Amino acid sequence: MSESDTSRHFITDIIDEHAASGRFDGRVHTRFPPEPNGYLHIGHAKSICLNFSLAERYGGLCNLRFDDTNPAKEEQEYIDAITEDVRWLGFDWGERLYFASDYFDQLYDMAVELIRIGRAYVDELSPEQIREYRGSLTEPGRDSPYRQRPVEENLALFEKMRAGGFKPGEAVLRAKIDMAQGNINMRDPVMYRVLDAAHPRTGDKWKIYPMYDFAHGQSDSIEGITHSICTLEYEDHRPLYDWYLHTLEIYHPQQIEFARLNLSHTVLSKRKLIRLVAEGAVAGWDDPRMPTLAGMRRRGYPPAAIREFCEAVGVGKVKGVVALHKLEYHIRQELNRTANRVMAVLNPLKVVISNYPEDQVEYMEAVNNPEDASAGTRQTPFSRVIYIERDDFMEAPPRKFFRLAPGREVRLRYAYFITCEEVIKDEDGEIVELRCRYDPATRGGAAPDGRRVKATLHWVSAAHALPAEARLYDTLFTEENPESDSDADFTAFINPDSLRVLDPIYLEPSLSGAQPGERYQFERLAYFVVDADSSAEKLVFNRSVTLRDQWRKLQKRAAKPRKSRKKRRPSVKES
RNA sequence: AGCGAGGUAGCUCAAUUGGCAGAGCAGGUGCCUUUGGAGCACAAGGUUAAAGGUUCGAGUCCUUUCCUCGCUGCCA
Repeated sequence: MSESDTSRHFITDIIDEHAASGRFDGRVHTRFPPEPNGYLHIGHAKSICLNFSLAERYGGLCNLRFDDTNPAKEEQEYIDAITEDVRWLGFDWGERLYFASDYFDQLYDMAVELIRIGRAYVDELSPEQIREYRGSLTEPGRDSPYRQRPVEENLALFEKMRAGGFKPGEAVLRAKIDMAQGNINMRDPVMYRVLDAAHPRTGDKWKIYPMYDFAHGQSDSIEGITHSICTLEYEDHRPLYDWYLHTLEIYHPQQIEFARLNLSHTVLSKRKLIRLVAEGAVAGWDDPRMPTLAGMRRRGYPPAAIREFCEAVGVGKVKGVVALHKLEYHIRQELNRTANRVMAVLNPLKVVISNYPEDQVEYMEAVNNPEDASAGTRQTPFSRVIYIERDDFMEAPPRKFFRLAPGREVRLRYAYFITCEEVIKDEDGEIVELRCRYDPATRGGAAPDGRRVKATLHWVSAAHALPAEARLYDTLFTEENPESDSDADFTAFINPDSLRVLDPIYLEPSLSGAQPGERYQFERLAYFVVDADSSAEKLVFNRSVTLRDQWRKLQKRAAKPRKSRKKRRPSVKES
């Protein structure tokens, strides 16, 4: 059992079969083929991890190839962002950065070849007519009147298309397959169309551009790809993928389809993500609430955690929605191992330790990461006036609230035991300050007499506190599946409280000089990352994910009407 | 309706290819600590969509039924 269960799946089965039968001579060569028309998101991460890790596992290679066959939608900005994101995720394509547009000349020659052998023709039907002639899901299509043109005429017309002799929509090159097939992709699919846009890489060299179906398989073939892995919606395209390669009589990779990743509480379609950006629901593609890799990077998610998550989700052919909890579990798992601990107070409550000398400052030794001894320790200042978390005090504590309350003793982490003696309120009755006394014998947090306390609080010395800004993120949508309601637009479920800004929060001074991208655990609260908006004057922190919160669970349960504790009896009829 | 794919625990996936249906997460219960918002342990969770068939034996093979999803761009 050296291999974990999640690392084997139906695709490794297929690869093993190929290895056994000798197809591809035991080679494994995959590719990740993004279209540069948007930013990569967590769904792409699954595909990236799959393709690269499969190659690595079998000692093969994985290419990065841009599917840039539609200049009307594609931009250099996206090419740059995508390469950065794949690299950030932790994968290396070596020298093998390719573009479908690298193959435009070869693709053109292949099209000419299909015309020569009578398997392609130039169609001058209008787009509307082509749709009409295509038939429907239940009715067969009809042959285009241009279908039987002689080879020479097709050759001349296709050359005319290339030379700019047709405007967009006036002519297309079509494969001659079968207008009666149940699979609509086989009803004489368009191979080339006339497009009027400048291409980010080939400029205005071409007036005609190949369709995805006519470019993808041959690109795979040219690169010697063995396993061309794509998502389920391409299942219907596999017969066409195979037809082009077979008819062209060129090297023939195997297309394999798997179920794309869906995540709860978000949307993962490019169209919808573009709307979120365009309509201002988020601040941009890298807004920390976005499921994009750029957003997750800014949110402080470690790439290793995303890789672990993709591995844990597994790969299958069943569509489903993975709970956001699962992603967060892996984020915490990784951050727990790697993030340094630090004390920060988000909602400050002033505490005066009345018996502590006015001008005294002590430096307390604090552990940076209990999970990693090599992270070392630091000194953090303690003095007479400190801030604690407002939530850590209750005047009338309910059962199971173990933190500070009138007359109660708790520990200040790495410092002293304190006992609350007085609650000071303003005219409105709001608590503005606590008076406590400390026990000098408990320095460091342990009582020599062995007496115990039930809670340990984090704190920050008021005189040394570093004010900062915290951005607390919650799910972008209130619904598990914002797309499930066919009546309401998904934007109706945008969470109005997905971003809460706290300013100021107070940090222990060791955080001064923290750099963007650095990740910390604010003890007892959550993991945070330094945002790029930080300046020398003020640090800005994004909350990546909270710690697991059993207290909140208890509260939620207490708030809910009490459910029957009885176990369900399956034998009892409920209808 | 046509073509294609799929239905195993709340969720995501396993089940050595026909041999006692398992794991992670979530949820539950408990333990413990200088994070009582870290950590750990335990238990629970199933008529494998349904029916029939083959077989000593079926999640797996066969038949039928039901349900879900994708496909009618000159998008990818």
